[in-house]
Amino acid sequence: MRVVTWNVNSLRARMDRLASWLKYADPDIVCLQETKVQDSGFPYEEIAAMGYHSVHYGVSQWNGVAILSKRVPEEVQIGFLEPWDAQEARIVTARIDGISISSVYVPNGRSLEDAHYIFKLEWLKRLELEISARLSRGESVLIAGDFNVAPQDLDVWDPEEFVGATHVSPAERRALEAIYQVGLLDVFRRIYPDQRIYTWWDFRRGAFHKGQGLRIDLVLADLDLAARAVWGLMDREARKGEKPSDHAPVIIDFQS
DNA sequence: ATGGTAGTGCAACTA
Repeated sequence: MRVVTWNVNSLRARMDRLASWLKYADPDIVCLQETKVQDSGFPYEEIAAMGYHSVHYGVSQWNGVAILSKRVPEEVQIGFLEPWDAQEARIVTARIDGISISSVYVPNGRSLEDAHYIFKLEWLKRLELEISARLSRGESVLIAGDFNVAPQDLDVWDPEEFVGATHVSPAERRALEAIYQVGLLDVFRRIYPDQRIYTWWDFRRGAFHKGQGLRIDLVLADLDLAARAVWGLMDREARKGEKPSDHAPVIIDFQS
Protein backbone atom coordinates (compact mmCIF):
# COMPACT_ATOMS: atom_id res chain seq x y z
CA MET A 1 0.00 0.00 0.00
CA ARG A 2 1.49 3.32 -1.11
CA VAL A 3 0.30 6.37 0.83
CA VAL A 4 1.04 9.97 -0.16
CA THR A 5 0.50 13.31 1.52
CA TRP A 6 0.82 16.50 -0.52
CA ASN A 7 -0.06 20.09 0.23
CA VAL A 8 -0.88 21.16 -3.34
CA ASN A 9 -1.43 24.88 -2.54
CA SER A 10 -4.54 25.13 -4.77
CA LEU A 11 -5.86 22.01 -6.47
CA ARG A 12 -7.06 23.93 -9.54
CA ALA A 13 -3.62 25.45 -10.09
CA ARG A 14 -2.04 22.01 -9.67
CA MET A 15 -4.37 19.70 -11.65
CA ASP A 16 -2.00 19.09 -14.58
CA ARG A 17 0.93 18.38 -12.29
CA LEU A 18 -1.21 16.18 -10.03
CA ALA A 19 -2.44 14.12 -13.00
CA SER A 20 1.03 13.45 -14.36
CA TRP A 21 2.47 12.82 -10.90
CA LEU A 22 -0.23 10.26 -10.02
CA LYS A 23 0.56 8.37 -13.22
CA TYR A 24 4.24 8.38 -12.31
CA ALA A 25 4.03 7.53 -8.58
CA ASP A 26 0.89 5.36 -8.72
CA PRO A 27 -0.15 5.74 -5.04
CA ASP A 28 -3.12 3.88 -3.56
CA ILE A 29 -4.10 6.68 -1.21
CA VAL A 30 -3.39 10.41 -1.51
CA CYS A 31 -4.08 12.94 1.24
CA LEU A 32 -4.26 16.46 -0.20
CA GLN A 33 -4.22 19.77 1.67
CA GLU A 34 -4.94 23.36 0.69
CA THR A 35 -7.23 22.45 -2.18
CA LYS A 36 -8.58 26.02 -1.87
CA VAL A 37 -11.97 25.05 -3.29
CA GLN A 38 -15.44 24.53 -1.92
CA ASP A 39 -16.95 21.07 -2.30
CA SER A 40 -19.09 22.42 -5.17
CA GLY A 41 -15.91 23.31 -7.07
CA PHE A 42 -14.04 20.07 -6.43
CA PRO A 43 -13.11 18.27 -9.69
CA TYR A 44 -14.63 14.89 -8.78
CA GLU A 45 -15.00 13.76 -12.42
CA GLU A 46 -11.46 14.72 -13.41
CA ILE A 47 -10.05 12.88 -10.39
CA ALA A 48 -12.24 9.86 -11.18
CA ALA A 49 -10.80 9.85 -14.70
CA MET A 50 -7.36 9.50 -13.06
CA GLY A 51 -8.61 6.33 -11.35
CA TYR A 52 -9.39 7.65 -7.87
CA HIS A 53 -12.42 8.02 -5.65
CA SER A 54 -12.52 11.37 -3.85
CA VAL A 55 -13.53 12.58 -0.41
CA HIS A 56 -13.31 16.35 0.06
CA TYR A 57 -14.04 18.96 2.70
CA GLY A 58 -13.90 22.57 1.55
CA VAL A 59 -16.09 25.53 2.49
CA SER A 60 -14.26 28.55 1.06
CA GLN A 61 -11.24 29.67 -0.95
CA TRP A 62 -9.08 28.80 2.06
CA ASN A 63 -7.89 25.45 3.41
CA GLY A 64 -9.67 22.39 2.00
CA VAL A 65 -8.58 18.77 2.50
CA ALA A 66 -9.16 15.66 0.41
CA ILE A 67 -8.46 11.94 0.29
CA LEU A 68 -8.06 10.24 -3.08
CA SER A 69 -8.26 6.47 -3.04
CA LYS A 70 -8.24 3.64 -5.55
CA ARG A 71 -10.48 1.67 -3.18
CA VAL A 72 -13.92 2.98 -2.24
CA PRO A 73 -13.69 5.09 0.94
CA GLU A 74 -16.16 4.19 3.68
CA GLU A 75 -17.42 5.89 6.84
CA VAL A 76 -16.52 9.39 5.69
CA GLN A 77 -16.27 11.99 8.44
CA ILE A 78 -16.16 15.71 7.70
CA GLY A 79 -14.23 17.70 10.30
CA PHE A 80 -13.79 16.62 13.90
CA LEU A 81 -16.29 14.22 15.43
CA GLU A 82 -16.82 16.62 18.35
CA PRO A 83 -18.66 19.72 17.10
CA TRP A 84 -16.47 22.84 17.01
CA ASP A 85 -17.49 26.05 15.27
CA ALA A 86 -13.88 27.22 14.82
CA GLN A 87 -12.50 24.10 13.13
CA GLU A 88 -12.46 25.28 9.46
CA ALA A 89 -12.00 22.79 6.58
CA ARG A 90 -8.83 21.18 7.93
CA ILE A 91 -9.58 17.49 8.54
CA VAL A 92 -11.43 14.82 6.62
CA THR A 93 -11.45 11.13 7.51
CA ALA A 94 -12.45 7.92 5.75
CA ARG A 95 -12.07 4.21 6.42
CA ILE A 96 -10.08 2.55 3.64
CA ASP A 97 -8.89 -1.07 3.77
CA GLY A 98 -9.85 -1.16 7.45
CA ILE A 99 -7.68 1.85 8.32
CA SER A 100 -9.07 5.13 9.63
CA ILE A 101 -7.28 7.64 7.38
CA SER A 102 -7.31 11.41 7.91
CA SER A 103 -6.00 14.20 5.72
CA VAL A 104 -5.13 17.14 7.96
CA TYR A 105 -4.08 20.74 7.45
CA VAL A 106 -2.93 22.12 10.80
CA PRO A 107 -3.30 25.92 11.18
CA ASN A 108 -0.13 27.88 10.33
CA GLY A 109 0.06 29.91 13.53
CA ARG A 110 1.58 32.96 11.79
CA SER A 111 3.62 34.14 14.81
CA LEU A 112 3.94 33.31 18.48
CA GLU A 113 2.08 36.53 19.39
CA ASP A 114 -0.81 35.96 16.98
CA ALA A 115 -4.24 34.69 18.06
CA HIS A 116 -3.87 32.19 15.21
CA TYR A 117 -1.03 30.56 17.14
CA ILE A 118 -3.39 29.82 20.06
CA PHE A 119 -5.87 28.47 17.52
CA LYS A 120 -3.12 26.19 16.18
CA LEU A 121 -2.42 24.75 19.65
CA GLU A 122 -6.15 24.26 20.30
CA TRP A 123 -6.53 22.56 16.95
CA LEU A 124 -3.67 20.14 17.70
CA LYS A 125 -5.27 19.34 21.08
CA ARG A 126 -8.58 18.53 19.34
CA LEU A 127 -6.69 16.28 16.94
CA GLU A 128 -5.01 14.49 19.85
CA LEU A 129 -8.36 13.85 21.55
CA GLU A 130 -9.91 12.57 18.34
CA ILE A 131 -7.00 10.20 17.65
CA SER A 132 -7.12 8.97 21.23
CA ALA A 133 -10.82 8.19 20.87
CA ARG A 134 -10.28 6.27 17.65
CA LEU A 135 -7.38 4.24 19.03
CA SER A 136 -9.33 3.39 22.17
CA ARG A 137 -12.04 1.94 19.90
CA GLY A 138 -9.36 -0.39 18.53
CA GLU A 139 -9.16 1.28 15.14
CA SER A 140 -6.06 1.28 12.97
CA VAL A 141 -5.20 4.95 12.46
CA LEU A 142 -3.20 6.89 9.87
CA ILE A 143 -3.00 10.70 9.95
CA ALA A 144 -1.26 12.39 7.03
CA GLY A 145 -0.91 16.02 6.21
CA ASP A 146 0.68 19.41 6.64
CA PHE A 147 1.29 19.75 10.39
CA ASN A 148 3.03 23.13 10.14
CA VAL A 149 5.35 21.84 12.89
CA ALA A 150 8.93 20.67 12.38
CA PRO A 151 9.24 17.91 15.02
CA GLN A 152 12.99 18.28 15.71
CA ASP A 153 15.86 20.62 14.82
CA LEU A 154 16.91 17.88 12.38
CA ASP A 155 13.80 18.90 10.41
CA VAL A 156 14.87 22.55 10.08
CA TRP A 157 17.47 23.87 7.60
CA ASP A 158 18.82 26.37 10.14
CA PRO A 159 17.39 26.16 13.66
CA GLU A 160 19.08 29.49 14.57
CA GLU A 161 16.95 31.23 11.92
CA PHE A 162 13.80 29.94 13.60
CA VAL A 163 14.42 31.00 17.18
CA GLY A 164 11.22 32.67 18.34
CA ALA A 165 9.29 31.59 15.24
CA THR A 166 6.35 29.28 14.72
CA HIS A 167 6.71 25.68 13.47
CA VAL A 168 9.49 24.96 16.00
CA SER A 169 8.29 26.43 19.31
CA PRO A 170 8.35 24.19 22.41
CA ALA A 171 4.56 24.39 22.80
CA GLU A 172 3.95 23.23 19.23
CA ARG A 173 6.44 20.40 19.57
CA ARG A 174 4.86 19.39 22.88
CA ALA A 175 1.45 19.31 21.17
CA LEU A 176 2.88 16.99 18.54
CA GLU A 177 4.59 14.86 21.22
CA ALA A 178 1.22 14.52 22.96
CA ILE A 179 -0.16 13.07 19.72
CA TYR A 180 2.70 10.55 19.62
CA GLN A 181 2.00 9.70 23.27
CA VAL A 182 -1.55 8.54 22.55
CA GLY A 183 -0.09 5.89 20.24
CA LEU A 184 1.17 7.19 16.88
CA LEU A 185 4.60 7.24 15.25
CA ASP A 186 6.16 9.63 12.72
CA VAL A 187 6.56 6.96 10.05
CA PHE A 188 9.23 8.62 7.91
CA ARG A 189 11.40 9.27 10.96
CA ARG A 190 10.97 5.65 12.11
CA ILE A 191 12.38 4.37 8.80
CA TYR A 192 15.07 7.07 8.46
CA PRO A 193 16.09 8.20 11.98
CA ASP A 194 18.92 10.52 10.85
CA GLN A 195 17.95 11.70 7.36
CA ARG A 196 17.90 15.48 6.93
CA ILE A 197 15.27 16.03 4.25
CA TYR A 198 12.52 18.57 3.86
CA THR A 199 8.98 18.76 2.50
CA TRP A 200 8.43 22.52 2.24
CA TRP A 201 10.47 25.43 0.91
CA ASP A 202 9.31 29.06 0.88
CA PHE A 203 8.57 30.40 -2.60
CA ARG A 204 10.54 33.51 -1.67
CA ARG A 205 14.30 34.14 -1.71
CA GLY A 206 15.03 31.05 -3.80
CA ALA A 207 14.70 28.92 -0.68
CA PHE A 208 14.36 25.65 -2.58
CA HIS A 209 17.57 26.10 -4.54
CA LYS A 210 19.41 27.08 -1.37
CA GLY A 211 18.17 23.98 0.45
CA GLN A 212 16.30 26.14 2.96
CA GLY A 213 13.41 23.86 3.88
CA LEU A 214 11.43 22.33 6.69
CA ARG A 215 10.03 18.83 7.23
CA ILE A 216 6.48 19.70 8.24
CA ASP A 217 4.44 17.24 6.17
CA LEU A 218 4.10 14.07 8.19
CA VAL A 219 2.55 10.62 8.02
CA LEU A 220 1.62 9.37 11.49
CA ALA A 221 0.43 5.81 12.05
CA ASP A 222 -0.43 3.53 14.94
CA LEU A 223 2.41 1.28 16.10
CA ASP A 224 1.30 -1.85 14.21
CA LEU A 225 0.78 0.04 10.97
CA ALA A 226 4.02 2.02 11.38
CA ALA A 227 5.91 -1.27 11.79
CA ARG A 228 4.74 -2.23 8.30
CA ALA A 229 6.31 0.85 6.68
CA VAL A 230 9.26 -0.18 4.51
CA TRP A 231 10.22 2.82 2.36
CA GLY A 232 9.61 6.54 2.11
CA LEU A 233 10.58 9.55 0.03
CA MET A 234 9.99 13.26 -0.32
CA ASP A 235 9.73 13.72 -4.10
CA ARG A 236 11.85 16.86 -4.58
CA GLU A 237 11.43 16.53 -8.36
CA ALA A 238 7.79 17.55 -7.86
CA ARG A 239 8.98 20.82 -6.28
CA LYS A 240 10.85 21.76 -9.48
CA GLY A 241 9.74 23.02 -12.89
CA GLU A 242 6.62 24.88 -13.97
CA LYS A 243 4.13 25.97 -11.33
CA PRO A 244 5.14 23.69 -8.47
CA SER A 245 3.47 23.72 -5.08
CA ASP A 246 5.74 24.99 -2.31
CA HIS A 247 5.44 21.48 -0.77
CA ALA A 248 6.86 18.21 -2.11
CA PRO A 249 4.70 15.08 -1.92
CA VAL A 250 5.69 12.58 0.78
CA ILE A 251 5.48 8.91 -0.17
CA ILE A 252 5.33 6.03 2.32
CA ASP A 253 5.13 2.37 1.29
CA PHE A 254 3.57 -0.20 3.64
CA GLN A 255 3.89 -3.97 3.40
CA SER A 256 0.49 -5.63 3.21
C1' DA B 1 16.79 46.06 1.62
C1' DT B 2 12.02 45.07 7.91
C1' DG B 3 12.49 42.78 1.75
C1' DG B 4 10.96 38.28 -1.25
C1' DT B 5 6.72 34.82 -4.30
C1' DA B 6 2.52 32.43 -5.20
C1' DG B 7 -2.66 31.78 -5.02
C1' DT B 8 -7.29 33.70 -4.95
C1' DG B 9 -9.70 37.02 -7.13
C1' DC B 10 -9.72 42.02 -7.91
C1' DA B 11 -8.19 44.51 -2.61
C1' DA B 12 -6.08 42.39 0.52
C1' DC B 13 -5.48 38.40 2.78
C1' DT B 14 -3.02 33.90 3.53
C1' DA B 15 1.02 31.28 3.61
